[in-house]
Amino acid sequence: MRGSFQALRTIPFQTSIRPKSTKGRAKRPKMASQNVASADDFGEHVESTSVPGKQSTERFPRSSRPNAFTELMRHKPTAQEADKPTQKTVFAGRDGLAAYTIDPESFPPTRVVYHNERFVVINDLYPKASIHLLLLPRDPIKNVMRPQDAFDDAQFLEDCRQEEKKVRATVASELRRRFGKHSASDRPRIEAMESDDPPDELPPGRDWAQDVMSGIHANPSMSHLHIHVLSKDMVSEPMKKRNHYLSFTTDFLVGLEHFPLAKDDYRRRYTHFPEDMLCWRCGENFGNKMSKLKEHLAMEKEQWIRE
Amino acid sequence: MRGSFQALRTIPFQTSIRPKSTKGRAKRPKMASQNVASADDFGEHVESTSVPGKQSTERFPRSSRPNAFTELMRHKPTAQEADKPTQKTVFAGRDGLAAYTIDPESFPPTRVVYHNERFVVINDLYPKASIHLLLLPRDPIKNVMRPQDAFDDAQFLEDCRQEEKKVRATVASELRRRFGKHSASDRPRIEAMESDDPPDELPPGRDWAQDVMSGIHANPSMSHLHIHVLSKDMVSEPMKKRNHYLSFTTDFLVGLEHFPLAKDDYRRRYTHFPEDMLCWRCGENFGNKMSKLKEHLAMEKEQWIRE
DNA sequence: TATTCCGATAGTGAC
DNA sequence: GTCACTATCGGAATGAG
Repeated sequence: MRGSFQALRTIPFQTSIRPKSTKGRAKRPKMASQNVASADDFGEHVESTSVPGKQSTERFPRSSRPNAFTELMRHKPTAQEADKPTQKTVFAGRDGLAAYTIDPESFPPTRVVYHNERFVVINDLYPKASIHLLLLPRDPIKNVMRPQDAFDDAQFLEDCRQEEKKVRATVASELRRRFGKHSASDRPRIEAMESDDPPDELPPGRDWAQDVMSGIHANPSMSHLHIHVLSKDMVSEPMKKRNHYLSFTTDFLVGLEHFPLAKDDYRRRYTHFPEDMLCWRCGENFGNKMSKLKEHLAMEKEQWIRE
Repeated sequence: MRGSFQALRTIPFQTSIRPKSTKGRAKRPKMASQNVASADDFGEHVESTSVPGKQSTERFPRSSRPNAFTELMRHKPTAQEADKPTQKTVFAGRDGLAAYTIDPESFPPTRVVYHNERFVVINDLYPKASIHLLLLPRDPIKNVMRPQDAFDDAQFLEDCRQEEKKVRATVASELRRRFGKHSASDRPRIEAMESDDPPDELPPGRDWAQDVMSGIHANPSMSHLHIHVLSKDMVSEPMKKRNHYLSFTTDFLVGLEHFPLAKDDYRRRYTHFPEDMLCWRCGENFGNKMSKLKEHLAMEKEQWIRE
């Protein structure tokens, strides 16, 4: 299982016109940069919001506006490949996560990032950040408990923590893959990797793990237990509503390190969001002005990437 | 002036394929009923919302859905004739009524119903009922006063009352013209008029004057004094918002008989609408459900006409 | 705090 | 309550035989 996970983590950017995988630290062919530029250039806002699965194909969200060149270069997804809501997921309402835990194989690799006996990891159907994965425990008992109750079980909690570590590493790795070449602190590593004579030991580069958040929502709407693992930029097309933003930027998001919660911890019964929306990066108060906040977050994302 | 007004009142249904006017009680030719059926049939929802002016041409609001026959029969308005907002009116904001009082001749006859030295009567640009006229005093001093203050002047008030009587009669006459043939109580009169041997004295028919409302808004938004004169059905496409409805169905609408107001009358400083919306005809409470109310009002209009 | 659809609510800008 | 535009806010349904 760990071997499979490792392989996954190192799967580079994929399109149908690239080999399906390259090995761990292998030097990328220079021509790969063309593909990278066509789809990963955040300046063009065309990066995919999903982490590639084992046989994934690249896709673009509807909000993408590829220019003429990228339009020519990119692989047009077929209806089957398209990573859209399906009858099984969207129309199942609050039980929409059940199908993943029961039959992960029935979903396209763009949706299910990986799965093992105890967990399924998927790309959130409505990502609220550039990268947004869900870690779904498959245990059908724990599955339908409120997370605050399920995590009273020490063993289950520990299992989730272990798996969450892997998912966090996946997100960090994906951040580097997508944005590393725009990051000042990642540049030494990138340049070493792409040099004609790469060193045996790469420079560490940027610690993207610091830009990963995770935890459960104190009052989830979906009935199956899901652990959010996402980048902290909060920029995505489906990020539309006040509660979307606040659910990841307040203590409504409860990290696994807080569990088990005390019996009287208020996060066992969180009710609503009285708070203003504050930019996660600069702290500016946007009150309830979602449109203004979204513009601002897009700007902050660029700055954040360039760090 | 009175002669001109009388002529106006008796101008029958008009299209470009009919003579511009017929005299007072003159017997209508039978073929006129074809025109009446084509444009006045409320069952087809094709009546114009505007009262014809002296040289008016018939028009249809965008919401009209004429059937194939009426489509063939009717005169298609040109862009110039079209009774749409103009730069002069709409873009003048709160002063949009000024232009009518200053230069009524510059407007098409579909807009200005009539004018004399002291008053201009127009079709409301956004009618809130099947028929909705505005009586505009031209006096440039009184003009820009709040109506509650302007009507403290007894002579001005009396002048407005006299003119309002005429406008109310115009609206009543227009109601008969449009809806009389669908009205049970108006039928004896209609049948007498259309008979081969009409009596010298027509039966009185329905008293449409009872279906006319008028008055000023206690807190008008438009800066020029305007007296609303309208049918009580409250059915129109521009009737969209809660305040539209409540402004005509509560004591926010103040009839001229109430003036001059006592110095401390609350209607001198009306603030807001705390009220639910009640159907003017059956009293049903629609709370703040505007869509539901609109559906209901359309049904009530049909019943009301058939009375 | 699943989304989507519809509709009600609120602020602004027009000149 | 001038409208029109944008956006925010608020409830209800969401599947299927």
